Amino acid sequence: MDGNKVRNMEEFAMLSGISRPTLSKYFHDPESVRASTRDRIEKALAEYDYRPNIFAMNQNRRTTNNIGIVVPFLADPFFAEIARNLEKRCIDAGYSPILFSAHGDPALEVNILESLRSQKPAGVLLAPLGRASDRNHIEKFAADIPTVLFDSRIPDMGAAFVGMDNTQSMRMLVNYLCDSGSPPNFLEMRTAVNPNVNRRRNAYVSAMEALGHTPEIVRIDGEGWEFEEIGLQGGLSAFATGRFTSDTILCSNDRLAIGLLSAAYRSKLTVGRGGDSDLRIAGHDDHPFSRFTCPALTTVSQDYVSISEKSLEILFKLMDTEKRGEYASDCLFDGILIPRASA
Amino acid sequence: MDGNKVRNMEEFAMLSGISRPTLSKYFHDPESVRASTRDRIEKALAEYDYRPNIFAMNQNRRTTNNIGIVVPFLADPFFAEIARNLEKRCIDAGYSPILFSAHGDPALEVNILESLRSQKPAGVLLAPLGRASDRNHIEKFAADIPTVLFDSRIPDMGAAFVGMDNTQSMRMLVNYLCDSGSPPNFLEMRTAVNPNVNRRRNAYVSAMEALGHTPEIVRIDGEGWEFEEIGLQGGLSAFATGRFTSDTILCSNDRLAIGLLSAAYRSKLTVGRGGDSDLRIAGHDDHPFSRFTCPALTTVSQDYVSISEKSLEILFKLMDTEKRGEYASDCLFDGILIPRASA
DNA sequence: AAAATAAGTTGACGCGCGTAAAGTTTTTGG
DNA sequence: CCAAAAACTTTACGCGCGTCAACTTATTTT
Repeated sequence: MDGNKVRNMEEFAMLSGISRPTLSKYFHDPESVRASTRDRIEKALAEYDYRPNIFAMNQNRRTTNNIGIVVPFLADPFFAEIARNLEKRCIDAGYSPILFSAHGDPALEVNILESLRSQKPAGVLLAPLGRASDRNHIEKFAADIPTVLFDSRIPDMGAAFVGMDNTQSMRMLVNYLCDSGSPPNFLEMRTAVNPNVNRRRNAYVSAMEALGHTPEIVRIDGEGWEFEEIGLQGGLSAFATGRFTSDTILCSNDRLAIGLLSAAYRSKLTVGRGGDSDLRIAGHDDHPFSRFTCPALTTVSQDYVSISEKSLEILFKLMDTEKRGEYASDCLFDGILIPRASA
Repeated sequence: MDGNKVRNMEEFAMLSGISRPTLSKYFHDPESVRASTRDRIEKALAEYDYRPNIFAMNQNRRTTNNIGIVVPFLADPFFAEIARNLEKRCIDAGYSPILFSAHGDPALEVNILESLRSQKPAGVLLAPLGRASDRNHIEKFAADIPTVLFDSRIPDMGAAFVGMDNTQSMRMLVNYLCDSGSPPNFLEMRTAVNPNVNRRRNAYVSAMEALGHTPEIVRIDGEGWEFEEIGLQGGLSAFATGRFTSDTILCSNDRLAIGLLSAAYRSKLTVGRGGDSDLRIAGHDDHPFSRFTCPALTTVSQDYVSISEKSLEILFKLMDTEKRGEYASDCLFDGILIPRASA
C-alpha cells in the first residue's frame, strides 16, 4: 500500500470507485457483494491504507462481532489452556474474542460482566467463579446476552452449560484406585470454591459406598485460588498429624494434588503405584503440568477440545436463535482416566 | 435504580436536570465538575439506569482509556501472573486493560497489534514473542502508540524496555552453583525463542570463564513453547546418551528445568543439593510452580511486582508526554537468588 | 457589594458509519 | 435476446456523543 492514510469510508469510496453503502456491506460481510466488486475493493484496499473505524461501526449495530471469554482465574494453566482453545475457535469463526479473568474476585467478575454489557458482544463464554459468583447478576446477564456457562455449573440457572460429568469421572477414579490398591481418602479444601467440588465429593462418597468401603474425607484449611500452596501446607500438617487413614489419596483437583505431592516429598514419603512406595496420589482435571510432576500424576482428563468445541457450538446456536432456553440443558462430557506413575 | 433504562445522554440530561455538555465532562472526568453538580449527577445515576455508549464516546476521541496488554504465551503461568499484575494496576489507575496472547504465533502477534491499532488504546504493554516477532512491525507500532516492551528485549529497537538483567542473574546463579558444588552445564533449546536465552547463555559462558571453568552447553531439540515437554524429552535422551559432563545442570528457564526434573525422575536419578543425590538442577525465572516441584527448584526470581510497576510507570509517562524516545533506555532489574532443595 | 472568575446552559455542528428508499446498471435464465 | 432478478449507486437521515461559541448563573475575590 502507498501508506496513503484514508480518513473514512467516504474518501475510500471516492478512491476506489465503489459506493459507500456497498463498501459498508463488504466490510460487514465480504461474501455479500459480487465477486467482481469484491476484487475491485480488495485491490483498492491493497493500494490504500484504510480500515473502518470500529467505534463508528459498532455504534449503530445492536451487537458487535466480539465474543467475551471470562474465566475465574487465568493464572491457572487449566483456564489459560481452555481460553486459548476458545480464542482460536472464535477467530477461526470470524469473531474477535476478548479475554477476561476475574482473578478469583467476585466483585471483579461483576465488573467484567458490566463492562462486557456495554461492549455489546455477540455472545459470552463464561466460566463462573462458582460459589462466590453473584448468581442473580449472572442470570440477568445470561438473559440479555447469549451466554454459555462452562466448567462450573451454577445450580438452578436457566442458562446453557457445558462441562464434565464429575460423577462419572470420580466413580471411575475411585473404582480404578480401589481395584489397584487400597480405597482412597478424599482430600479437599474446607471452603469449596465451586459446585464441582461438592459434586466430586458426593460422587466419591457414593462410589466408595457402592464398593462397600467407608468414605473418608480430609478437609484442609485455606481460602482463595492458590491451590498448590494450600495443598502443600495442608498436606504437610496432615502428614505430620496422621490425618490420612489410607495410603491412597484422591484430591479434588490436580492443583491440590500437585501441592500434596510436594508435601509428600518434603515429608520424605515416596509416591507411586509400585509396592515399595508409601503413598498413592491422584488428582482430577489433567492439568497441563500433571504430566511433569514427580511422579507424573494419575488423573482424569477434562477434554479441553470437546468442551471448547461444544461450548462454541451451543453459543453460535444461541446467537442465531431468538428462542433461548432451548439449549438450557446441561451438556456433560465423560472424563478419561489418565493413569500415570503416581497411583 | 428504578431500572428505567435511559437511552442516551440527552434523555439523561432531561431527567437529571443537568445539561448534556456538563454530563459529558463528568463522564470524562468526574473531578472536572463542581462537587454540588457531581452530587446531583450521581444521585440521578443511582436513580436511573444510564451508562454512556462507549462506542459513541470513543468515536470522537483520539485515544480511549484502554491499555493493551500483549503476552507471547498465556498458557505459561509466568505470563499469566505478570498479566494479572499489570491488569490490576491498570484498573487501579482508572484504565481498562485488554489482554491478548499471541499463543506463540508471530502472525497472531501481528494481527493483535493491528486490531489494537484500531482500538486506539492509550498505551500498550507488549512482551514480544522475541526472535519470531516481526521487528519492523513492532517498531512502527511503538512509534505510533505509546508502548512499553517488557520481558523480552528486541535488539536495536528505540522503544522503552523493562526487564531483568540476565547477565547479572546468570552470573549469580553460576557463582552460587560453583560455590556449592561442581560447575554446571547449561541446558537450552537448540532454537532460542527469544533474545533472553542468548543473553543468558553468554552470561553463563563468561561467568564460568571468570571462575576458570570450562563452559559446557547442552542443546536439545524442540520447537515452540511447550518447554516442559521439550525439557522432558531432551532430558531423557541426554541422560540416556550421557551428554552431561557435570552433575549440575543450569537450565535456561524454569519450564525447561521442570521438564528436566521429570526426566531425571523417570531416569531414576535423584535430584538435590544433599551429597547423596545424583544431580543438581537449577532454573531461571521463579516460575509460579517452581516452589512445588519435587524437589523444589532453585532459581532466580524475576520480580513480577517491580517489573509490572515500572512498566506502567514508564507507560504513563509515555502517554503523558509527546517527547517519546526520552524513555527509550532499558530499565533492568536484578534477579534475586532463590535457593531451594534442587541445587 | 461590586467585580472577576469559574462553572453551567443552550444551541449547533461534526464524527464515521448503518441503513433505508428510489433509481440505475449488470447479471441471470428461459 | 429480452424480461426478471440481483447488485450497485445516489441521496439522505440517524446514531450517541465530543466539543465549540455565546450566553447566563453561581462562586470567589478584594
